Amino acid sequence: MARYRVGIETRERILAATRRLLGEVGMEGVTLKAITDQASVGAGSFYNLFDSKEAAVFEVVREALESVDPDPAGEGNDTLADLVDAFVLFVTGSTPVARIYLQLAVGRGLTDPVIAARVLRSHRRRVERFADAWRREEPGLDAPEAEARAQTMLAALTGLGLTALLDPGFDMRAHAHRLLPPQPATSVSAGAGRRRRSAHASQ
Amino acid sequence: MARYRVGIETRERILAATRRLLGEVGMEGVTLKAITDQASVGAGSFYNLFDSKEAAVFEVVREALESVDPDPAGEGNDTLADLVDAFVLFVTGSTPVARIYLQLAVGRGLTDPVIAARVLRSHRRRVERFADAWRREEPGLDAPEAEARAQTMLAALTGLGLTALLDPGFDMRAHAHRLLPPQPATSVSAGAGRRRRSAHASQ
DNA sequence: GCAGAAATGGAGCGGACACTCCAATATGTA
DNA sequence: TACATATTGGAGTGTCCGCTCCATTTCTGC
Repeated sequence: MARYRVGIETRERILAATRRLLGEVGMEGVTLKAITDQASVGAGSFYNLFDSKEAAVFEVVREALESVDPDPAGEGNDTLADLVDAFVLFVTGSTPVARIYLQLAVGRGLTDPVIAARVLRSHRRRVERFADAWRREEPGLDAPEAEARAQTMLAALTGLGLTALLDPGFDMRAHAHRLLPPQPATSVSAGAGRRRRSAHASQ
Repeated sequence: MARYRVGIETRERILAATRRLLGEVGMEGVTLKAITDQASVGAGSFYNLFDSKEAAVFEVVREALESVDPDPAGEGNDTLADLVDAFVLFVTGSTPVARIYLQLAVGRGLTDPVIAARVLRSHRRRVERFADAWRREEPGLDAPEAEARAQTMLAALTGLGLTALLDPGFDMRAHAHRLLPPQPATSVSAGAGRRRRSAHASQ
């Protein structure tokens, strides 16, 4: 399916419409009519390109999930601050995607075991990522302690993200930075010149 | 409506059925047929007692929300540990209610501004409650710092609660207790004799 | 025990929804 | 250009859902 150029373009339009609607109306509010209207497409065209409405939603959600997952090819050199900033950016920057992700994780994860398992898997990967960063930051930490700290930190970030999504005025960045371990006094004076190690941390 | 004893009992049965279904199938999965079947009641009886399906759902959700709200009549003497324990108990003890609350807050709060406002209001009340406890614990704290700590702590609890709901094997209590400030060395040896100040903290 | 009101079950209505079908048209290939 | 095949729109289909209607039964105060 979708062999010609026009078909591929239509597919993209449909996915964009679905993505947009998911962010606006939420998981269960997306109707086929809304999608096809938004994408300026007939129902027939839709079903020429997708097996079902669910298939389109699933595709969008898959992409959203992928964009939150820790980069599998990452070299593991991100600092804690990088990871925290990436998380904050994910919530405050790409808000509709964040909404979709949270709606999926909570709205469906709480009732659908398949979704729950999937969400948990990617959550665990992220915990590992944070735990590694902790051990790099404080080499003396033993593994369980690092994981516990990572678990707590990620939980706090999730909670703060939720608040940020509910309350546009909430300063997530400031609160999130409080989670980081206090910096050594030497770097305090760096001021405006301070830079994060990598420009856009994979996360 | 519902003047006779039977009517009141039927009302209770319907609410119980709705509550149960909300926990199992989720917010949008609850159909009228499911409710009336579960409650062994005809559709006519249902509409004799409730204006709409939504009204029943709303009632259940209202009760759920109330049970999370900080006790308005609380004397403000809870310790941080009390509040944390109460939150943990809410999630791990009354799991279906916790599910309903989270589904409401996230599933609908993210798209429905009315719900969002409501959730935020009760959230802010809880933050205040935690901030007060912080200041009681560490009298030197200034107000903004106490609130920031409360905000972070509550966010972490929410995140941990989410994980606990998704992963039944997750030890929420242990992780949650890590959020408390380190205890003075004198009380460490108390061991099994240690008791929380009030048996069931209002929260 | 009687009367009037409340409660009950369930057939059925109207509308929304995901999806099908197909005639008409556009697209790429040789 | 001619052909095969992909794409398109939208009218129509079956299903499900919330809700109404109403004849019948149950309840309770007097």
